[in-house]
Amino acid sequence: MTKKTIQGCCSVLVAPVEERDAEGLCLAFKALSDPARLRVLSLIASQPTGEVCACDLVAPIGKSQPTVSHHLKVLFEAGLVTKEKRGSWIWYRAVPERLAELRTALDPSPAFAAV
Amino acid sequence: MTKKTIQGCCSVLVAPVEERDAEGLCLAFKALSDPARLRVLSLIASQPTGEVCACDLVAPIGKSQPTVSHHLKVLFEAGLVTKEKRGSWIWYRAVPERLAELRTALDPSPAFAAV
DNA sequence: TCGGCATATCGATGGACGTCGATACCTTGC
DNA sequence: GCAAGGTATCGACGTCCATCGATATGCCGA
Repeated sequence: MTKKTIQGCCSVLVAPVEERDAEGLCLAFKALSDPARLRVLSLIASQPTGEVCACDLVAPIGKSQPTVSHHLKVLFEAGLVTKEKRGSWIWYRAVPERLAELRTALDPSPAFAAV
Repeated sequence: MTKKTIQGCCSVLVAPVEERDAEGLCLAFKALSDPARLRVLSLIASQPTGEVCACDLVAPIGKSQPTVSHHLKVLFEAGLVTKEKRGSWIWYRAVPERLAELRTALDPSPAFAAV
């Protein structure tokens, strides 16, 4: 009655790197798993100049300043944005390389097997 | 002292579609925001046959059967996998189109502005 | 029809997370 | 030095979530 005798059970291939890498990827995906944060990143990445001052994010997002600051911190710690202090203001930029990493991880072609 | 007089303040472009689409994308990213779930998806997608029986996922993931079942449900509801019942077993497959959607959303080229 | 296996659901629990007001820190202009 | 504004941190609160054991449902073979 076992499936093996009927279907020829699949030998689930467990990639050994999996467990460690999954943690790192999850940190990034977790950063994208909140609507407000996704919009923050979108606002930053869609700028013609490539950068946004933190103070200009509060109004469009519609959350309090501490909340936006918190989300920016999460994005920063996930490696999705960089910040640069200029005067009183802090400018945020998206990190294309990190985004490319995530896209690669979501590629169903052979590369995904290595996730 | 305002930034506008010094830097020429950025006019943060708010995409109107943003809020609605962010919710849909977040559902998928949230599904990927757990290490166990990421590994489940990886195991499914990396199969040569393209499909995996649910029963073969419990052992590699190292979580209880109800937990794995829960994770599969989340992935299914996020549109990342499909399931097909054959006899007593349920076979899961990845959904390449949905993965492609996410890759597109993470593209820093113009497309990302529409997220 | 019955026993066994695969899968899903339920209920409970401990921990993580989003949110905000209050507040502290730092920089700038006066 | 002082006042004002931008930003981060803190503490608290309510909610969501991952996890598991127990249990229900469904399918198959005997």
